[in-house]
Amino acid sequence: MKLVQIYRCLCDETRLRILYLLTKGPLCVCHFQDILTLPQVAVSKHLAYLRANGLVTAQRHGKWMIYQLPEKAPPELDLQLRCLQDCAQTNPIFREDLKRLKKIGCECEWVEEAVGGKSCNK
Amino acid sequence: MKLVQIYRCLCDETRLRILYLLTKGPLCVCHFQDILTLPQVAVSKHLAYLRANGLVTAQRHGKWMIYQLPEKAPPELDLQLRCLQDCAQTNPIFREDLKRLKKIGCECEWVEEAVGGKSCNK
DNA sequence: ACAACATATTCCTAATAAAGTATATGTTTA
DNA sequence: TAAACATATACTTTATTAGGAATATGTTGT
Repeated sequence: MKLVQIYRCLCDETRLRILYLLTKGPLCVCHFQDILTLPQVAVSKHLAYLRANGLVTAQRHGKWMIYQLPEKAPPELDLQLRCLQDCAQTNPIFREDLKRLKKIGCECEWVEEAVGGKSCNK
Repeated sequence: MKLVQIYRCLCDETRLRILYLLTKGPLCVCHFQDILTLPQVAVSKHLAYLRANGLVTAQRHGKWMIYQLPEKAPPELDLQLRCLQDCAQTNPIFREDLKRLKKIGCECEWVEEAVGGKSCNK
């Protein structure tokens, strides 16, 4: 069942944090590592899980893999993402993540340049 | 994290079916058994899981345990329940369950009598 | 008090998922 | 081509979950 698949993806805190960050725009694996402060393998595996279930898409840009939410997400997913953004407002974990995301965003125009495949701001 | 807890409950098909049925009104264990055609122990354990996580409440009425959704569900849950009802409309599994629920509902006024603790219509 | 019934819990086993280590793949740059 | 970098995958171990069998608890009716 499609719905169960989505919920399976959502029932892990790390994956929720990843998805929430992606509602703000595309990101590469190394940024997730920095923001979530988790080892590369953990991030990579959760992203693979989300990707395998169609909750995110990925594109290679040079050395970097850029992950993003699907352009036209199915309504069930769309609803969850909006729910996530609501909940994130009052949840310290998500708020901290957002803070770190913004810090990175200020240091470069990663998100804007992502499509052009320029570079990662590490 | 609260949200993860909810999603953990939702990422099992049987529990989704249970929750969907409960959006139509309170039910006792034996009705779940009949509608879902699952063994008593399976139903009972899933209900216990949902209850432990606060997604359902239970009251004893004579021999029967009546499960229902909490009167004032937190907004995160409320949203999911509405999502569930949406998805259920096009999903054959849920539709079959609903059909069986209605069949039972026609044979007695269980739902209405539940609060009064009359009896189960077995 | 006992039998019948409805439900819950315990115990065991099998399946699934999470986390870590090591290694492999693909890309860029020197 | 080799080194450095970013990411993915394989493998192993551990933890969590689901399912079934048996049993326990609580309730009703005799």
